[in-house]
Formats: sequence, structure tokens, C-alpha cells
Amino acid sequence: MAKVKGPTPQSQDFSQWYLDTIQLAELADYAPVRGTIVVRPYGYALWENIQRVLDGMFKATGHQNAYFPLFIPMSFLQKEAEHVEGFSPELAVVTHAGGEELEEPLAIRPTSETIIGYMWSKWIRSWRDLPQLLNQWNNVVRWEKRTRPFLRTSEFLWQEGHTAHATKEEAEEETARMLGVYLQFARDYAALPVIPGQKTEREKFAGAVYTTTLEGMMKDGRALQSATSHFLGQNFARAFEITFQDKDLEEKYVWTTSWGLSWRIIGGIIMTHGDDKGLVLPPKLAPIQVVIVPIYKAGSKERVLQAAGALEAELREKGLRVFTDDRDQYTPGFKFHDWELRGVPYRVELGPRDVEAGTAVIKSRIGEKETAPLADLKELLPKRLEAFHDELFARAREFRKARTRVVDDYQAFKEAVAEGFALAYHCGDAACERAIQEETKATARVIPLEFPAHGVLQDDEALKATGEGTCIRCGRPAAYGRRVVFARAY
RNA sequence: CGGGGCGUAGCGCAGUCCGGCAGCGCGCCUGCUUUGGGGGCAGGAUGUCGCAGGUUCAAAUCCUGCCGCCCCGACCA
Repeated sequence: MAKVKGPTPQSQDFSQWYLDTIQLAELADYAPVRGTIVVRPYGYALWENIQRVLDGMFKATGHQNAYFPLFIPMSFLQKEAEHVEGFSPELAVVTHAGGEELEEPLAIRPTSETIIGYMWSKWIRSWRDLPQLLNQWNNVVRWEKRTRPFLRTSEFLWQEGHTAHATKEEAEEETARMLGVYLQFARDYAALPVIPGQKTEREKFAGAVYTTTLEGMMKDGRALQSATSHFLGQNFARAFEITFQDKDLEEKYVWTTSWGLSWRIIGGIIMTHGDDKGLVLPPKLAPIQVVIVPIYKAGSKERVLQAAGALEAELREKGLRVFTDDRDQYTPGFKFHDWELRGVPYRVELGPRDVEAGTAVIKSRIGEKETAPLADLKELLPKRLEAFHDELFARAREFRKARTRVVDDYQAFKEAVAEGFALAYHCGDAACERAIQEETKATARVIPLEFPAHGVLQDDEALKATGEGTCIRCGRPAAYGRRVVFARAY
């Protein structure tokens, strides 16, 4: 009897479970520089699938990809007051290059609003040059004090969209539209039931007029910001003199937006769906959707492998991502555990008895085994993967609902944020928000909002409710006209 | 950046108190045998004991300094 190998149980130490799972599933490994990680092939394949889906959605909404440089003159970052205050503490700066000290230090981009603003000020002359609808897939660097793989790393991969518009209305519409794109991605591809809405003043992006966000609940009840879309107003336009001559002959500042989603979403997928056996990957993003495990003895190896090969070809023809695990040095039992750890949604077991009978055993990562005719699998498995996705989403949403409490007194609030989300009225005062954080470790995560025109809807009635009340902590009249989601956050 | 803990084979650890042959489990390699839920037997390889200096006949072990990692806290658009 071999010792059981696998991640630390979630109930014992959720944080350790997360770290173990990433290592054991070979998603990533620690790199030599503090806070940096190597994304290993299996993890990168997951990221590539995320990129592929999102990139298609960006293009479908009229955006084009471009690439702006990694190095940004320090002076650029200082042009927008809130921006510099927000990002200075975590900047990495190049002071020497080519063996000499640089005249002006170069910041390694923490985000690209400034350099894109600078370029736009050169490119934009007329209303005919608008809108600018750009996106870039790149890396950014933020020197965080405390890091965690995927969730907060010194360097991370993401995409950052940047748009410039002639009118405020158009820019605000873009902000909502892209939040809608992220919500669709989260719901329909990552199976993440996230709460769309707006950040409070205290939590918004440094330099934004307002920030919209998607907040998810992890299996330990903590919140994870999964994507953001910012309305930047004319803040960066003024800082970088981005103006255009409008149809009415007036010279005007443009209105800009930015929006981003990082590989942090991988952390969200891990902590939303994973269990004590390891990863559970949503089928639409999983690098491998179906793994075929051939089972054979000396005399049956050839027959079984041939049947496995034929099945793999059939499933590939249906567009499924399939892998046949014919590694000779491992037993079937080992392979079962191995692919469960790696979160593959469906497994097909194919042994001599099955080949003989023209059947196979299929097993869902989150369900029971069943026997099905081999000939049916090419129709059956795509349906099962759809159902798998739906079940992942449904159970995550149920989990979130079960751990979300509507609270009206501070004691209940404290209990709620120890376990999950608290829906509470708040006065909107930043000092009061800070006090709540000091007293409970919870922060205002999101003011739930809907933008029906862009498909941004809540998936829970409790989050749609509007109303007036008094602040959960200080008792002053509540702001926002609705309850705010508070939680401990990553 | 403050408090605590830990650095010994790829991973997890024992050995450190009380100086005296570098060990265990897993993994890895070879062969045989196995294969329907983490197989078995036999043989084998792998060490800058975090780094530097000191004490000593002798240092993983004692002393000094440094570095790194983890946890808690502060910080974290």
C-alpha cells in the first residue's frame, strides 16, 4: 500500500493546498528571483486557451492588438497625480544600461496608460482618428511585498485594453461593454460565477474616474478580483495633452478607458473549482479535455492501443482536446490519480474487456464512472463536457450564495466576512472603509451593478436589490442606494 | 519593513542539544515481473549539510557575520 500522495487537504490548510496543487499539477514553479514564477507547459497551455478565447472576443468587439514598450520614462508616470501615488511604491526601475548610469531612469511598466497616452497625443488629431480601440498581451512588473503564484507575482502576464473616444458617453459605454466581455468569459468559459459592479473610491484604479470589476468567491470564502474595466474620464488626456478637433471645430480632450485581465484568473479557476484531489479545470479552457487511459496485459497491449488510437482520432475529429496516456512505466491506478490531480474533466478507461465488448468506461472528474458503447463516445463526450461546465458553474454559484449573508448589524457583519461575503449598507466614507478593514480585515469588494445593454447581469436576486439604509459600522445614511459586498480579499 | 520558523540528495525529513563513517522515506536509473484505483523483487546512481569566516586533531553539529525561503502582520490600481 503506497502512501497517498496529493495536495494538503483544503480543510487543513487552504493556502498550502493551493501551493501544493500548482506544484503537483505542474502548472508553475518558483523562479530564482523572489516573487517570480515559471509557467510550465501545462499551465501555459491553459493560459493560451484563455488568450485565444478572450482575443477572439476583443476582436469581435472591434479591437486591434498592438505592442508598446516595456520601458517607460519615469517622468511619464509622474504626470497623473493619483497614478504616480498608486504605483510608485511598487515600481521596478532601471537606472543603469549599457554600462552607464541613465540620465532618466526607466520604469518597467506596471501598466501602460502613460506610454499609450503619450503616443496617442501624437497620433490623434481629428475626430476621424477616434475611437482608438487597442489591446496588448504583455507582461508587467509590480514589486509586491508579499507574493503568491498567479495571484500576486512580481512579474505577470495579462492583457491591457486601452481605448480613446470623442465623447464621455461612448467611453462609458466601452467600459461597460468590456466588463460584459469579461463577465461572458468568466461565466461561459471559466465557469466562474462572479459579481459585476463598481469599486468604491478607495478601491478604484489609481487614475480612474471609476473602476468596474468582477469579484469571485474562492473556496475559502475570500474574494478575488478577476478582471477590471476602468473609465478614466479625461484624466490621462489632460496629463498627456491628448486632444482632437471635433466636428464643431472645437479642440477637445479625448475620453479614455482601460481594462485588464491577468493570469490571476488561473488562480481564480484553481481556487473556485479545485478539490482535495487537485485541479478541476473548466472544459472549455482545459488543455486536455479527455484523457484516454489504455489498460492492458502483455497479450492485449496491441489490441487495446489500437482501439485507443482509433478513439482518439474520432474524438479529435469532433474538435476535442484528447490525450492518450500510453506511458508504460505507470499503472492505470497511478494514471487515474495523476490526471485527476491535473484536473482533466473526463477520463476514458479502455481495457481488454471493453475492447472485446465494444465499450469503454468513462469517468467525470466530479462524478461517477459509467459504461458506454465506444461508438457513442464521439457524440456523448461533447454533451458531457457541456454538462460538466454547467455543473461547475452551478455548484460554484451555490457555494457563493450559501456563504453570502445580508447583514444589518456589525456583529453579524464580522461573522459573515469570516466565512464569506457580507452584503451591507455603507456610508461611502473612505475613512470608515479603512476602519472596517482594521477591525475585520474585510474590504469593500464591489457595489453590485447591472448594465443590461452589455449583458452585465447579476446571477443572484440578492445582488439586484436596491434600497436605502444606514451604514453597517457608523450608522450614517448609506451611499450607493444598495448594499455593498464586503469580504476578505486576495 | 516588524514578529516567528526553517535551510542536510530531485521532494519530504532525521541527525545538531552532547563535535568523531552523510542517513531514512518517496522519487530517479537498470533488469525481471506486473498493469481495471497510486504494484512486487533484485541491483544501482545522486550531497558545496544555504554562504563566508572562526574555534578544534576533527565541524552538518560549537561561535560570528551574511543570504534565502515559509508563516503571521503591515503593504498590495
